[in-house]
Amino acid sequence: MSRPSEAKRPTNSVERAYEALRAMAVRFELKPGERLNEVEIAKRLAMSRAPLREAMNRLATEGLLTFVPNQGFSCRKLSASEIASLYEVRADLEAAGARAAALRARRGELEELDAYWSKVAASQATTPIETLVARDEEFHLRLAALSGNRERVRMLENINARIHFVRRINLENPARLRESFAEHAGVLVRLLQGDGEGAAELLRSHLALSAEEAAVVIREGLARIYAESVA
Amino acid sequence: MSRPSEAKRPTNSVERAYEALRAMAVRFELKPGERLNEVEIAKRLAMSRAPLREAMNRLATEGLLTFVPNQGFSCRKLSASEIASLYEVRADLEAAGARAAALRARRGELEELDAYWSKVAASQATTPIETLVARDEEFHLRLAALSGNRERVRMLENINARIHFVRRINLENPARLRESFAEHAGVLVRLLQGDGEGAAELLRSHLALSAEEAAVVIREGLARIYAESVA
DNA sequence: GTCTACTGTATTGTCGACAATCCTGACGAC
DNA sequence: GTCGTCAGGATTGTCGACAATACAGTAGAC
Repeated sequence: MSRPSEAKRPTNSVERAYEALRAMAVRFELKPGERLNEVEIAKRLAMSRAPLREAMNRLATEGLLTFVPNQGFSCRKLSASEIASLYEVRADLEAAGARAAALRARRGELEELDAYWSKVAASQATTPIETLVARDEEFHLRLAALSGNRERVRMLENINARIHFVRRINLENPARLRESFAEHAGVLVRLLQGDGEGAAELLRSHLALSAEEAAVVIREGLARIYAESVA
Repeated sequence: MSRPSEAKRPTNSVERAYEALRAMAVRFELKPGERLNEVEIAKRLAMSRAPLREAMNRLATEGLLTFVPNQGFSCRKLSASEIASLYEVRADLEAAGARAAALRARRGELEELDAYWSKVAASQATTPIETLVARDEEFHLRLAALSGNRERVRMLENINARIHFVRRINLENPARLRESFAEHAGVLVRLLQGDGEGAAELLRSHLALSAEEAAVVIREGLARIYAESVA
């Protein structure tokens, strides 16, 4: 299930490498398309190439890295069509999840999520942006979890990892952030009224808006992402 | 995109191991829960453990194997709730895909798929069951591809791999097979009429039926799957 | 007979080395 | 100048070995 807030120290190298690379890939701290040098990274993580490659294989099947035989692994490129596809699928999954949650979730669970979101919204002004993104992701994930479908959550977790950067840029726009947070609250209101259909529709338009913003951002601002390299 | 019918000889060991293990895992030719001995499999595939482990990592993230630190990889267990979750998500994705396909697909593409399915249906009586399952999977995948959303197809491919066995048992029931094939044809009719909503609804009920049958099969017949071991 | 402690074996985790392949840059033909 | 060729170095692909851990089977206490 993997609560977003829980964290455990990975004891084995594969897990360590996985966490480290995943964090970098999610936030695009690697230049898109950049080839990953195995010996260099292995040295930096103080391990040999074997566990590193195992971790890289996992990340590649998750779509966070790309792999070409005899050329190794590289950071995925950011593609507008890929982002659009991911947002579309995400909307399908989340809307269906909301409908299911309206039927299956206990009232207490909905209230818990509502309380969580109120707290996040209240401290919004003083919360750093990266944390806000995490809270946003957690909200959507917890909502999906209320549908009682573990596979849906898994898939959304994967999608989240791949659109994290876009999401961040979205929320950096204060107007959009306010809108977005209000939409979350609106979804919860409908769910608490038992209106799964309404919640689903609102969620869908919420995501459509975000996707549209994302498309603009990507068209205009790819340069920024390519520039933002930590290495 | 990975057309279901195309096949290329993998040159590197990782790919070879991946294909081999995936085929076995998909068809449950490994006993559920069975621990996979790395040295033994490596010997059988005539390679060392390193590329084998890389392949296993990929399969684990796809949900076809499970991994426990210091206990290695094992064949996933068949879980009724997991199957139910997968069918639910699958229905969401395919229904949404059908709606999108009605808007985006060219008429020629729809007719092509229709022709494909007519051919499959015509030779149904003389086609071995395992092939029929493959054709069924291909139909659903091609339909999803008509939505123009590559990620949707990817996710459905993953789901297909994980429910392959259940699907097969479903189609082994001649009555259900006939029904199922007719439902496919019905979906295509609606799509050709431009009725995306109708196609989506029919698809959804088609999958709900299959899921229900699957649930029964799993409840009653887990023994069969556990017995069917090739190793 | 049941439980526990122990020990030898089987299995996984990680490493460093070498082979196979790719990439860069220099050089020369035209 | 452009293109192709060809070293030489860098990088990936795979291997076998060893360390760390888990497991099974035995012996002993009760």
